[in-house]
Amino acid sequence: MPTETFNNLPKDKQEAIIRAAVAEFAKSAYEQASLTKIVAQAGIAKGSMYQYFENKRELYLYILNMAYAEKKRFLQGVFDEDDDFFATLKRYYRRSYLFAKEFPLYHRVITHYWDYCAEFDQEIRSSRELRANEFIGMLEAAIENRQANPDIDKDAAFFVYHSVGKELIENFLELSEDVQEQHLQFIDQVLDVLALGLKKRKE
Amino acid sequence: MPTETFNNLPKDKQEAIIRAAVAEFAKSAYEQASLTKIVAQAGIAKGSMYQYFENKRELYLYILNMAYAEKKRFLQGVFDEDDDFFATLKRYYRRSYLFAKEFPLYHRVITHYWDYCAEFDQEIRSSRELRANEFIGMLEAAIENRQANPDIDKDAAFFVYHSVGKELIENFLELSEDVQEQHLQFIDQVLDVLALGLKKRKE
DNA sequence: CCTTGATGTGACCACCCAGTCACTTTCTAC
DNA sequence: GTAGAAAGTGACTGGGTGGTCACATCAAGG
Repeated sequence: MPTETFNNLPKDKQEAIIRAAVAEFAKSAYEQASLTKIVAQAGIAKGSMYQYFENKRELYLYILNMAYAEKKRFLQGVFDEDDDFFATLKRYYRRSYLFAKEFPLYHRVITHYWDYCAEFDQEIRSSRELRANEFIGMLEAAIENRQANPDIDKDAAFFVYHSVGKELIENFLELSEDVQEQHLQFIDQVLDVLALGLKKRKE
Repeated sequence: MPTETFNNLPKDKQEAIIRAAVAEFAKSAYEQASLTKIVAQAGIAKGSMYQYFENKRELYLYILNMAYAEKKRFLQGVFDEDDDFFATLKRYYRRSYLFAKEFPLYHRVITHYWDYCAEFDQEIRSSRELRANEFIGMLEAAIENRQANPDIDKDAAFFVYHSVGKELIENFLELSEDVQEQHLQFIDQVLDVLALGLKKRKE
């Protein structure tokens, strides 16, 4: 969505703009983020920004897509090994955590996006639906393989994993080195709760 | 936190102010909510508001406490019947849903509060900890009664119920009559997922 | 009737914001 | 070397915000 003018910019200038925008959209959600601060940080005039992007919204979407592209790359291959359904889930959540650790700014841009925001209600809903279908597909396969409980409501199951995943990743943002292993273990334990359930199992 | 002056106000004026403030804080989170709009809606001068409340923050906390007090009253007795742990949880979540339906504005004030907001980080953390201790206490009792799985990590279990509960209630805001039963059933199904787990059970 | 203290008021302050545009600078091609 | 196009600029517009304060109004007591 940026203009040709932006694409023709020298790399370092482009990067300065992107860096400033990422920092601001990581610090504040779309509505609270300040274009004025971004241009100040990037060291360009406000008018210039409007030659690179149509408006604040377009700049935001550009940055958001960058963040998502990076995350997608980072999560590549998580679903490839077709071992246990539950092992795959663990891999997915652990890897998401590591993404948050490696790209904390991109991570915050993404979580801010998910925090309900009227401006993007439509888009959020439809991308949620996409993820739901993916999850339910995997779950159905797991039921066929007799790994997963066939009596469970699939939409409810997605809902649970979705909300826990959201909160899980959102909750580990200090990201200091020494607690990383602790965090990963907590993720495992949370996923165990989801897999095994709270109710005592017979046998 | 309101001043004596506010308490001495005629009831209808007090109520008009409260109504306007509740509406605004239900529509927008603290930072986005506009005091200017509140006083306009309430039909008073801005200066008057500052004779009733020290500032926006105090007004907000007053309204927030009202909402919480109402919710507390509404949830009274949910934990009294000491039947099944899982039955109690269902009662709790179902009743929370009904509160959201009966007092949608108070409900939205509360959910906006939980949406992370730098201004109240401290308070949110400590009230979360309180709820965690309550939950874990109940869970320990359930383990003693041999209702709950003793192998599960208790903090992880709270984390799961907390995040799912948050998302659950936040998600049903259209609140049209004909889907209420459907919503309550979905809540039950979600709680079944949490109780039984996704993994196939033996036997 | 007048004084006095409590209450009510809205123009105003300082600050923020997204977006615009007349103008300047830089680059390119002839 | 210069004309014309492309790119860069920042003061400005119109809008918003929370909070203040000199003044107006009102109520009650002497």
